Amino acid sequence: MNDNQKLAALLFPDVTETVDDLERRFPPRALPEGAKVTRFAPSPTGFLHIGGLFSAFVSVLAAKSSGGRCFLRIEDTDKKREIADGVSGIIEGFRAFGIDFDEGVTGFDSEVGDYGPYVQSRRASIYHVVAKKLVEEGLAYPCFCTEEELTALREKQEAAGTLIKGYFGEWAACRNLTFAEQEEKIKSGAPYVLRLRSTGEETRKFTFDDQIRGKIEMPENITDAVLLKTDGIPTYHFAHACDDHFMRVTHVIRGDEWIASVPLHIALFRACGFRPVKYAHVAPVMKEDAETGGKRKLSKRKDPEAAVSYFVEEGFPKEAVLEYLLTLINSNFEDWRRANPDGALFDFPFSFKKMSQSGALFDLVKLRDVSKNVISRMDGATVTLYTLEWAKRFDPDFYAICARDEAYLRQVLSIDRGTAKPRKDIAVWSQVKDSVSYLYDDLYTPDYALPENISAQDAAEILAAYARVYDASDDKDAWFQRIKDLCEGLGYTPNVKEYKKDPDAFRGHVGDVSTVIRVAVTGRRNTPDLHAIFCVLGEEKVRARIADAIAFYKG
RNA sequence: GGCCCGGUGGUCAAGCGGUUAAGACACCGCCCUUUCACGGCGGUAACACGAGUUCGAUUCUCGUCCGGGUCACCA
Repeated sequence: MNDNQKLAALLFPDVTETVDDLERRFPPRALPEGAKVTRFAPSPTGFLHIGGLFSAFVSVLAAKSSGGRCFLRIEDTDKKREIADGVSGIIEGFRAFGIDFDEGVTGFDSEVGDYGPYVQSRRASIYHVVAKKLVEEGLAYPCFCTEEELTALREKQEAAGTLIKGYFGEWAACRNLTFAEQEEKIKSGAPYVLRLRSTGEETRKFTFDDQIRGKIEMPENITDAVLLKTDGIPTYHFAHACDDHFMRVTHVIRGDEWIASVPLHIALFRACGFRPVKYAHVAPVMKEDAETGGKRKLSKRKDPEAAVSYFVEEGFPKEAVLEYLLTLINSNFEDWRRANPDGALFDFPFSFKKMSQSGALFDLVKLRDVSKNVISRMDGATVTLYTLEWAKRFDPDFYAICARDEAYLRQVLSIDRGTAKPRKDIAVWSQVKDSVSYLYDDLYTPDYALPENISAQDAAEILAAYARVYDASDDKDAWFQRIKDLCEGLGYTPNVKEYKKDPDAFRGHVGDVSTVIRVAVTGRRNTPDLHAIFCVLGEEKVRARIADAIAFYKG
């Protein structure tokens, strides 16, 4: 045994498995040529962030569009930042948006798939096998430097003005300890981390091909990065290499803040004898910064819309959020949508090449527009279902009212829907209550305000006349014809154009008469098709409301 | 500071040496119309700057400026 082997045995006395064993335990996946294996690997340090949803969505799209797989892995190697129910929060977040993973973590203590465990804290033995091999080959060594020593080193480098900072070369005190020295410290119980013995050279450049940004040239990594922390848990970097290799990932999709770490990661893959994965670094979702007028990353602390829960609370349909995200993900999505109005989101032919390289400002106004379109494509039954679902959780009062009669709700929400030019006035479920309030007596608070040119007396006169001719069995055309017929006798013209030509010849036009009736029955000036509303309300209620309005105008 | 990424209308963005520089959202106007919404038509508005290369640069090169990232026993 040489010194490296002796050191490895000393450091990892319990590790009996070899890297080759692992290679056999996690064989390459039997997938068609070109299939991408991707993953989303969050840390359970807080709620699911819109940026997380964004890159997770990209990950599943990349997998789906290539016939591959996408799984969910939990990166819980930082116990200090971890929060109690972080994992369930993330999983619930994805469920709320209909993002399904093919394998990986499925719950607090459950997972599916052959390449697990999918929680890093349960993979310690795997990392140690690889670490041991690295030590045996002289590619990793224990470092006994204390936090204070490391700080001192940093300060010295600051003072000396070294271009590259960090633990490397001459600065790496523990890099060239003799085996005797290492053995002595370990046996005395001194805490240590395991570091990579970097073979890189700062003057040597290499390039890698980012799936989104193309070729990027960078200097090689020269620092002896920490692989295993004092407690034996791997750092992100080391876990990334081991996990993405043994989980047979082909494409790593992650935030562009990781670009700077690529040299280290490639070095790690090579040191371990793994074939490096391909990278796709996505730009973060941004937010307009009121203070500077510029852009900044959406912040968990400052921006409520950073948490995906914001969108479900506001009542955005999950399809709308995803669809909006897709407009940011691939610039040709909107064209595709026009060509495939009813196409399923996950059928969109995603491409890395069409991804933007700079961060997009999250545009709530655009989201609302997308949402209106999405909802306008839904049928009455679907809208009813979603409304009920939303109200149940976030507006119990409204829920109590509209859940009483689901069939009625469906009629209400079907007005002007399913036609060639459906209404596009609902962007969020929270808006429904207000937009249908006049169809529920419990919510009805009429505003009888009239157009300028109509007096209360005129209104009462119009309504009384209308009440005499109103026939609930009329179809839409007959119904409106009756209102037109009414006009003449009252001094209004049924012809709007005629009125515009000579306004002084009439008291008003059919629009004014309709408005009076509309206000009387719905308590508002703007509504969808009035005839449809009358049908939903029913004759009895229509007559009662007209009578109420007449009473109001007569004072 | 070193290294890296980015910079087309207010926003998201097409564009890959020659275009009247697409489209979408927002905004404005007109039309349609019983209101509102929808729909239709039209409009305002952009290649950060400076040098090259070229017959010709938004497109290629360099520099400047501006934004962002990263230099942890955090991910």
